[in-house]
Amino acid sequence: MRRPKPAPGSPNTRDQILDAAQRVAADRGAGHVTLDAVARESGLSKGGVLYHFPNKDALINGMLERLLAQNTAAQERAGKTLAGQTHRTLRSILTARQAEHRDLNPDVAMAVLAAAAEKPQLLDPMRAHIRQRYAQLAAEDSARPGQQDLDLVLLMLAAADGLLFQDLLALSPLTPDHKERLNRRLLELTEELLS
Amino acid sequence: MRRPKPAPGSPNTRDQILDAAQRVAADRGAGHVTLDAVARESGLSKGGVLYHFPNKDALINGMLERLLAQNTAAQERAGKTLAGQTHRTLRSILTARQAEHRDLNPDVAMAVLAAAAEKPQLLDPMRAHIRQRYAQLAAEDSARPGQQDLDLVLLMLAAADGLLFQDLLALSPLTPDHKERLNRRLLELTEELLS
DNA sequence: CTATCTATACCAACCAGACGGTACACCATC
DNA sequence: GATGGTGTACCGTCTGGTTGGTATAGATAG
Repeated sequence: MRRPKPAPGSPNTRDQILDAAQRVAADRGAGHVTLDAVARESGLSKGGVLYHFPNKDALINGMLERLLAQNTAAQERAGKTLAGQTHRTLRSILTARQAEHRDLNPDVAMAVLAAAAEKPQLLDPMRAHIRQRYAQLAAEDSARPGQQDLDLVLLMLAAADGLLFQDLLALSPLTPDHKERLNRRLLELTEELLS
Repeated sequence: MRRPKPAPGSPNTRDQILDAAQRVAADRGAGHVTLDAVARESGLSKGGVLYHFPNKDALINGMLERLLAQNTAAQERAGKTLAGQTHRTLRSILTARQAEHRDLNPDVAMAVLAAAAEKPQLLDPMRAHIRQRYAQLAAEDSARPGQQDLDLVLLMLAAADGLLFQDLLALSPLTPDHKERLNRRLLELTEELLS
């Protein structure tokens, strides 16, 4: 019943709890991410979980910040192959999205979203993340004297966001293949319009 | 037996309840749309509310279907000024979105979304709505022999969806003016790419 | 005209379960 | 023996839902 032996106070019990929370969301649905369920899934007791995350908001926060960190990482990975190109950030974002479509479990994101419906400020880390992204895009665009078109950049980004949300909410009637094709096409369109 | 008489109640108690639900969402937040709160806001008792909506899912369903009906209406209104043009449906959707950005209360939509996080099938009416929209767009596009580009249409739509979701979740750092400009620009871009 | 019946519309009280959170005892290790 | 973790037990609240009942408006029938 006990966890094997990650050393009682292993440095990453926190991560194990977050893993468990993600598993709960993925396996049982976004609405079932409760402290009890996460505790059971992580092999800890509720007390143990609450030691690492003083309350549920903190747990949700942890989940969100992890998602954002993964997003940043994927973006940077994608960015490496694009050194020197114009609108590198935008291209990185769009490229990383393709990977995210495959890896990101919708229910994990939905769990955060559901919590945010009751406490909007839970999305603050995400707002900060986006603001930063926006600043980067603006800087990159204004580095192209004479052919600035930040609004177009924002529209391409909005399209990517739209595709992602359609996916998260399982709203799209399209096949996975078709969705991937759309993502590729979006990259091409960006290329076409912004070069 | 039909209801030949709204009797002691009012013209339409059902609609009053939905109004109340929207008010609760708008005033107190998406997370506070509970049967008790809606009952209090509508002036009925919980029993009274449950008489008209056998359970909470039915209430959420009612809210969603109303939103979709409003969307359809706004779209048809927008469509009237676009008779005979190509990609009329797409243009209608994009035009109607501009109005929606002003009228739609984010919290009302979020209330439905939050409920859907726990019961994904609550979004089924929306999926049907979208499927129908998709069929319409496909038909319209294939009516232009030799220059079909359904994927591009879908990308423009995704961009509109992205802008909408950014708004719903209050994620965008942009000013309302800027957001409206983006919507206009999206229409122009559509014009440019699909004519 | 009135007694009776029936369907509609609504209410007040209650209930069981889930949930977030607290209090505190326990245990290993340094 | 203090500190960092973890477990057990419990509590108060909220929430969706149930139950049994009431009031009223026709329709029906005598």
